Amino acid sequence: MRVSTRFSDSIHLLAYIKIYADTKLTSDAIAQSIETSPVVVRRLMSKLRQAGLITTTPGTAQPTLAKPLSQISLLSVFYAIEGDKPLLAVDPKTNPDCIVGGNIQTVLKQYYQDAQTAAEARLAKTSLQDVVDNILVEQAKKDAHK
Amino acid sequence: MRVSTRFSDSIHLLAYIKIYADTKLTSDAIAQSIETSPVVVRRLMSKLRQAGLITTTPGTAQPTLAKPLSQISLLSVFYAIEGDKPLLAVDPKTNPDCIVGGNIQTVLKQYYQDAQTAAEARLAKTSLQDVVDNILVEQAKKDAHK
DNA sequence: AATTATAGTAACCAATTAAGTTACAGGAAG
DNA sequence: CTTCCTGTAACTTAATTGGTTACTATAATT
Repeated sequence: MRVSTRFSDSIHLLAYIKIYADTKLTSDAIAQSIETSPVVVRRLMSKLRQAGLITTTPGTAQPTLAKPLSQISLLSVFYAIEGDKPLLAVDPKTNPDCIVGGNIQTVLKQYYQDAQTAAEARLAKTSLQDVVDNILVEQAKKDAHK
Repeated sequence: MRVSTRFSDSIHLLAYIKIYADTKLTSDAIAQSIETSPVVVRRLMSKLRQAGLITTTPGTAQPTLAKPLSQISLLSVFYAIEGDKPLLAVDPKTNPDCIVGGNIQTVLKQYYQDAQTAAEARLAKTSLQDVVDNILVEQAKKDAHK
């Protein structure tokens, strides 16, 4: 499967809004940073708006963050973009007349959920503020080497 | 993305080999339990063989488990089938001349890896023996209700 | 030895999805 | 009232998954 970069791009987008807050934040400008099209950016922003993470006004640029960055976790971004899409999927269609096929979903569902919960717990620990801080640190390293 | 069921089907396959060890284990029989085609089953078995989890002989049925089930974790099955494919992907192509675009990969890679490691640790805790035990428990529940 | 059953694998096909593109209606601001 | 922009729908393209067909080779059976 082609792995989605929407989650990654959404974090990018939110960090961009913060770091470049004093520039003209059009979907076109953001798209140039992500190297995608403005429509893709607006699609992502639509999801983020619906999840209450940003506020935008139709017709005019300059989306703003609806909460302090420190109160937006990577997990809340993930939910905003991917909903409750599982990272691992159980095959839903197996032979119910077989001992394995008839019970595998019930059993695996639990283990998969445990794994996903572990990953989500980790995503919940990191805020967008952490991401922005790290981006600025990385940039400072680059600047120091110049 | 369309989520792959190969991991799920591989666990199914291995459990089937154990539980139905005293039947004729052709790829066709296994395929009927998974409700897929024999070729798909043989493809999965090819990966599992390469990873040293089962042994097979060309031309004849009856694949056998290469290790005790209790020594095969869900994680080792995952690696056998998916390799080191990440659960979450960082967008690899962003504008390097932007503070965000130029540093987002470095930063996110770390957080994504942490989340994946947390999920993998959970998968490592569960063995196929646990899965088989649970399948048999679920089946016993069903039988009791009849 | 010939036949039959089966594994292994390549090549192809169909369905799904992601992301890019085009197009356009409508809001905001000069 | 013109210009810039958002929001969204519709379409396109490319990638991936799982299913299918077809073939070779191996093992067991007769």
